[in-house]
Amino acid sequence: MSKPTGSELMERIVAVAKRRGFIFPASEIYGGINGFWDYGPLGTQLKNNLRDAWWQDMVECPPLGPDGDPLSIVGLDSAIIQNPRTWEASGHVGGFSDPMVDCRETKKRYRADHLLVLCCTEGVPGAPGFCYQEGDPEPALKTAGKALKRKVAIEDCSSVPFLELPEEARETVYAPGASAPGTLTEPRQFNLMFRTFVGAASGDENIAYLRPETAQGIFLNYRNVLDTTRVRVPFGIAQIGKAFRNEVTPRNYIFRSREFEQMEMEWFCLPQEAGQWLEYWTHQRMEWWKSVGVGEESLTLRRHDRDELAHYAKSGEGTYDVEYRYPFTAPGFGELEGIAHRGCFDLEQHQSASQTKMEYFDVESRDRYLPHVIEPAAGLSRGVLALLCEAYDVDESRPSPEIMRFLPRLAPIKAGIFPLVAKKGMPEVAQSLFLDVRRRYTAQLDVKQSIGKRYARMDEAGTPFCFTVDGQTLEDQTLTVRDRDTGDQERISVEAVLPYLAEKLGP
RNA sequence: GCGGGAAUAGCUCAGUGGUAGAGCACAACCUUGCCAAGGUUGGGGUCGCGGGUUCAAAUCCCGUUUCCCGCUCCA
Repeated sequence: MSKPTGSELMERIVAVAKRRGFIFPASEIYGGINGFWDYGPLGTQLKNNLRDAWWQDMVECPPLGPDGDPLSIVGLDSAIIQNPRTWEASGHVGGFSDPMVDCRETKKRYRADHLLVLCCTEGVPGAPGFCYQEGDPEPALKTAGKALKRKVAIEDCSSVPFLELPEEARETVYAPGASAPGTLTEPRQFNLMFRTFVGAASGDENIAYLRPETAQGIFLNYRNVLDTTRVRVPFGIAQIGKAFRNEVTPRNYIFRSREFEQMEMEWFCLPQEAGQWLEYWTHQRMEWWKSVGVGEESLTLRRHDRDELAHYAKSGEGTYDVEYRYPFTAPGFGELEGIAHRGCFDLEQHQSASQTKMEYFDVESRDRYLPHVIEPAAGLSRGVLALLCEAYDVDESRPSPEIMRFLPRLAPIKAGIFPLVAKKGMPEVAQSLFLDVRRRYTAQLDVKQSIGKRYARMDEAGTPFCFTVDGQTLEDQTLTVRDRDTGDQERISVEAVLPYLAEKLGP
């Protein structure tokens, strides 16, 4: 078995992730639900490890700044549901909920509120109508001419907005350029936010939204953080949590799912220094992904083109994406993290919508200003996917060729502990060692079956070290430790196991 | 949302209208003792779901769900 590529590689990774309990389809026993995933025992551990590594390296022990001084970043955990006005101010509600219709025949998509229907035979029930886009009735006149087999002039007809037609009348409407009526789909809203209701009543006034990003929770609490901590510009507020987007087409395993997890940090800084901080954080974030085991050759940095910038980044100096070469994008790359220059868009929006002062007062310079914001926003779920893809390897020289080569720091299980055979007192020694090790490191005790199978199982789980109690252990208190990546074994004393792990994994 | 393909044991699959199968995996026992070992025995399926045709459906027809590929979408 050689290591496959592309969609075959992806299928193998999905298969091993399912088989070993990393990731399952959500509510699988009911046929699943598109765009949602559950994390199994190993997947949860892996995700937690990646999350903890980010928190550790971003909040508890952030990198040093460009001048060598420690940076100041504090943590936050805001609610998933906020006052809906949040999303009006942020720009998530409003311009992005246009009803769209598709034509099944011509495969074209139209904004339903821009479609008009030409009616040439007024008062006749069931008479055909002819659709056209506002300001361009020519296609409708053509279609009408063909269908009615007579010349149709615009003066003889009336037009009504498509959305005002009764539902049953849409069946008799010809789409622009279509040869038969009834090819237009029902108008659909393209708003990506999940709606829900707060309280028992489900009226319009109780509508709320599941957050489509964690960032806004940070802006909402910017004032609170400033007032309760002693942070001074420049500083950061970091948050990890779930976000929800009602994607039109979830695709590519957990890459685009409707419920996902983000690790975001908003870096508040002087407007004139924002450009430098954008470069700084872009560099830092690239280095971080490498530090958790994502190979340099699988990563790339891409600057957004002007016309693909998100609404909040329009005024800034650009957005960078850290991209990973997923098997389904290879040889291209797909987004792993975005580092956006949001300017003061969000603070300004919330300031004017909420009538709350968001200005920062610099006690030294006596200046008042809205800080600019640099936002490194990483996908935790996408990070897990990248780690899975990166770790998956095939070694044909082994009887069990599939290995997950996680960096030890990220590995779900750090140590496998086995008796070589299940007798002669070896299981007892192994169990006592297991009880010792698991107090500090995730460990698994496995007694059953041949030693080769147990090693193989640990290889698939990505466990970096396996400790095996054998006959010699009973005589001189030494055991073998086997390295996942090389298969090599060395003999160390039983007391040396914890120091060995500490050296390999850090405290 | 559109078009194409797929769905049978935990996994990989066979089974084209007539008793639900194989290999691997899993459990127990025996043998073995450092890289998925051998033997014996055993558990496990309303064939994705819902209808229809038929004396009889895993198999044919319709619908539906989920997944994969290509479009579309991804503020």
